[in-house]
Amino acid sequence: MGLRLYNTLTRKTEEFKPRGDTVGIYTCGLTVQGPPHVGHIRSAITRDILIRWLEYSGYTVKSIENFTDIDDKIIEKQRKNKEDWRIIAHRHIEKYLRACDILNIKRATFYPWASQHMEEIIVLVKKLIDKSFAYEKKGDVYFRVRKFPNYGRLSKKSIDELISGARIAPAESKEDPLDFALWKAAKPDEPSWLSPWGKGRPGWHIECSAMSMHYLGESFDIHTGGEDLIFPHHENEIAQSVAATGKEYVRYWMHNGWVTLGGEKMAKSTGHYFLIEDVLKNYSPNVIRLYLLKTQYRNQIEFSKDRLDEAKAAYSRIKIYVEEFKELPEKIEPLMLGEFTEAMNDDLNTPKALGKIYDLVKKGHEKKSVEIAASIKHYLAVLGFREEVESSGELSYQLIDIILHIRNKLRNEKKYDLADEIRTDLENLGIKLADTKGVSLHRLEDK
RNA sequence: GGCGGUAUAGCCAAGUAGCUAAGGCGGCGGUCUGCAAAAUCGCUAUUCGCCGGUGCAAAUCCGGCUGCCGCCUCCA
Repeated sequence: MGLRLYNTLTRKTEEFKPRGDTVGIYTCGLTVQGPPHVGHIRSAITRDILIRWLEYSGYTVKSIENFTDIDDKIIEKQRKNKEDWRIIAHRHIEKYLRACDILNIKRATFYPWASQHMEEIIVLVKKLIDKSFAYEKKGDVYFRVRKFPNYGRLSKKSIDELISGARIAPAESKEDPLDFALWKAAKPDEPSWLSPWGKGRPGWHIECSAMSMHYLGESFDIHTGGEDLIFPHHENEIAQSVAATGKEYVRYWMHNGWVTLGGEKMAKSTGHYFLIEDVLKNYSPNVIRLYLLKTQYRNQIEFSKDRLDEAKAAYSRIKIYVEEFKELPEKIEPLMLGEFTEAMNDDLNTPKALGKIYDLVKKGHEKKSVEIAASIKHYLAVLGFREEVESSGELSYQLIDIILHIRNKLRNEKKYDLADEIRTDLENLGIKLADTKGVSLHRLEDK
């Protein structure tokens, strides 16, 4: 049997059948008003494992992960910090991508930003108005939830429940309290874009429909994200998209569980979280990966030092065994392939797959075998573990930080000769820089 | 209140009807070692939140109860 995935839409594990030759995957990435925490990384690792497994299984994948760089929260932050929203967004995107690189999380095919897709967003809103799924009031545009027949299908909510549960005072200009904003008129001093409804900016949700359809087409295969996005974000995304196109939007919806702290969900809105950059100071990328993969992606994971330490001990047992072998053949027929594959095909059951690796470690101790060691190494690579440079993750993170900091000072002082020299030197090491005002994005190239 | 998820050893975590309930961490004992550490070998759940039911057979299905978590508001 091939890959089976749990689909939130049907609440069942279903056989995966792609629409075409290329599997299209869209991941709801960050709203970048804050730095990435461990919960964000869990989502990223889930996406990473999905893509790695699809590619290992022979599929071609096109993956999109968005950044929502304009929303209420980031505007609030701009006001509070007196810092341009673009700089805030840039900084957090850079931190996120840097952490992903260090953690060996595969890059998506594209990382679109909401602010750079205003045209697509406006066209989509216009289309919804034309089809009378949306209406304009005083520069705001709202989606008519009641007009969309299957509203609530993903989150298993009925419209009546939503009304009784509604806790916020509805905006006065809405026809119905359930309607949600597609476009918001700009208040004074807010970032805004010109639209047929005056100056304004997109509401949350619409950017994902616009960008996913722009890059992947009106219908695509898999949409991933954290469980907390099921409602309202993904519910609204479906409503907008299907209303606009009349077609099926996404076939498989995958949602990962929380990372918890003291049993409660880690979330940036409550200040209840650990930043990934801080975790990387104490634990290597491989240990963090093992910690996350020890639990199946749909279950919640408690974040604690004990759990990380446990993962560290568990990881070193595998590592120590494989390191006994100096030279291992790259091309092999891995042992226990059937069992490993079956575990992964079962909705990416990484805990079970890891169990198979430990079975191999044990067998390897009974009988020293190049085949066994090479098989273990093979599976580690499939699961995205970095080929050592172990424990240097934290150090290189900090070193790059220092180098970029100094280099940006040089750039500010217009000492471009030296800054360029550093850029060339870093590039030779496989670290590519992309300079923008105030910050430098960088990425690690595979060596 | 409505909806959804979850409950397996000291801790973490697979297993959704049928061989002895994976695997990891920890603990205990042995091997190795000048000692220690590391490594390694062995042991570590007659039992799967509670109560009842259906099966020849249930952790796995059905009904009820309880605990925990989440969503219904921004959230990965």
